Amino acid sequence: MPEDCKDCSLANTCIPSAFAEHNIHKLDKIVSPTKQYPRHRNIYHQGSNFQALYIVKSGALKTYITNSKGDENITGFYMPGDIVGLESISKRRYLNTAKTLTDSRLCRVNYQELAELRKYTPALSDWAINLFSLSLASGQDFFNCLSQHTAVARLATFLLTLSKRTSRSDQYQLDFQLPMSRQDIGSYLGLANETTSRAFTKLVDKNCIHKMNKEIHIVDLEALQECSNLTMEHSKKSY
Amino acid sequence: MPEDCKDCSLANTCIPSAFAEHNIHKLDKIVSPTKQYPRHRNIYHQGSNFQALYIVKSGALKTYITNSKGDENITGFYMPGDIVGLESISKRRYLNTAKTLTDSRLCRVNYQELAELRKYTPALSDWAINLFSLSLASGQDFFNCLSQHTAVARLATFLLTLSKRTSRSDQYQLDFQLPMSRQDIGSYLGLANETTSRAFTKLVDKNCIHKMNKEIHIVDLEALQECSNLTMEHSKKSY
DNA sequence: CGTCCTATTGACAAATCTCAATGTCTGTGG
DNA sequence: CCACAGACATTGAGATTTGTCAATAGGACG
Repeated sequence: MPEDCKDCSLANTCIPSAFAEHNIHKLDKIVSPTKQYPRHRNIYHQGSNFQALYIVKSGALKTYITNSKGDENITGFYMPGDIVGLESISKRRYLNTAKTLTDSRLCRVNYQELAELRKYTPALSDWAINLFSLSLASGQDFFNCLSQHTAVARLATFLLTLSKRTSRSDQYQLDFQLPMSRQDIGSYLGLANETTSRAFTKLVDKNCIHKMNKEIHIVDLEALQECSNLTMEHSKKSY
Repeated sequence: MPEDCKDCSLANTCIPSAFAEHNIHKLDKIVSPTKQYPRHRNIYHQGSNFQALYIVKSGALKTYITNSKGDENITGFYMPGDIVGLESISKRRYLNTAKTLTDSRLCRVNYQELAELRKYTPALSDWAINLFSLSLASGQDFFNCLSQHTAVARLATFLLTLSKRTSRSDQYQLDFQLPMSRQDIGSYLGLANETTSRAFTKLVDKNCIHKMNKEIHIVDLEALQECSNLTMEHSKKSY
């Protein structure tokens, strides 16, 4: 049962937000019906021709690069509302491999047709440019975290970021699931997975969080932010 | 002596490349004449209202965030042809501080007017979206480097990236200047500056590079890439 | 030529990685 | 429903790398 973009729960932030009501139907022509994927399923593969962007409707994805030694190197995690594949547009080739972490539903957007649609819908370009700028900004935030702090600080920042992204707002969601393994988190943060585990233990000992398996509960948000040490000043200001 | 955009040496990759010849003059109206700045001069400050993008005509810039402890945290380096400020578009506020590293010449592009111009020049939006995608891609490359462990690997990746950017092509330029201090490199790579120094020494000992002060010469490109360990597979493929 | 700032090098402390052992969860098949 | 195997997570101990503090060396600039 395909769902029209105008009725989508993500419509207020996703592509439909760039369209006037009476024009949204144009969008349905280029978006494939939301499709269900089982977990650990490849969506696209590094090096193959770039054809479409994917939007996470539910579930979660990771992207990774396989280096010469065969290690997976995580480049990103994607939650509902996130758009996957943006960095591959300019090279016309997927720069990484995308894989579901859990059972997920994805919308597929043909990029060529989206670009075509932009010609007749200037607001769509505005929307895209804003989206890109946001992606760069959050990338920098995180980059900044990686380039500075200890394992605990990195993990704290990671959890805070995830907390916000889970809520799909500027609020922190105090309870959320980690869809990815310790290994994945470690790869993303540049830590051995043992170090990641120990960092979790420290955050629990400090009473910043509780955790039961993949379920995280933030007990003391302030303390967690303290650990994170990330300059989120511009974020604070704008919220 | 202001120079028209159509005569600019960067015209083939910069904004003018999005315009038909007879339309380029529209661009001159929104680009302030190239201006000379001395080194260590602030261009814009973290938190102030976002009004313009800057394009590096010559010289080099760094951007950084000052965290709660007062440390400078480098978020990026910008070389000729690079556009500074993209991550600040969506929040309408500069997310970091930009400062010249050396004497530099910069073009200032009023963003509001640029956005206006996009409405009547769809190719300009296409150009912008490609640019953003490229920025995300190089961001990911580097992010990936940071999540690698050793200091030598990080520095090697940094030098390779800089080498390519200096040439403003997909070739590696074997001789180039480092416009920034060891401290800046260290901050960018998440290393103490002493560690950065030692990493330089190791690269010299391994006969990957020669260096005389800020002047770098790549002696053995393959060996340097070996040290870098960065998967540049998609880069290799497309060149 | 001398001063200031930056870069390099050394020694020790602290953090992280690696290897190994143990514990825990998940899904499968009896 | 339970038992079990395989994957994942946690913890420990020693090796390695990096950070920190301090001293020295080298360039840039007046």
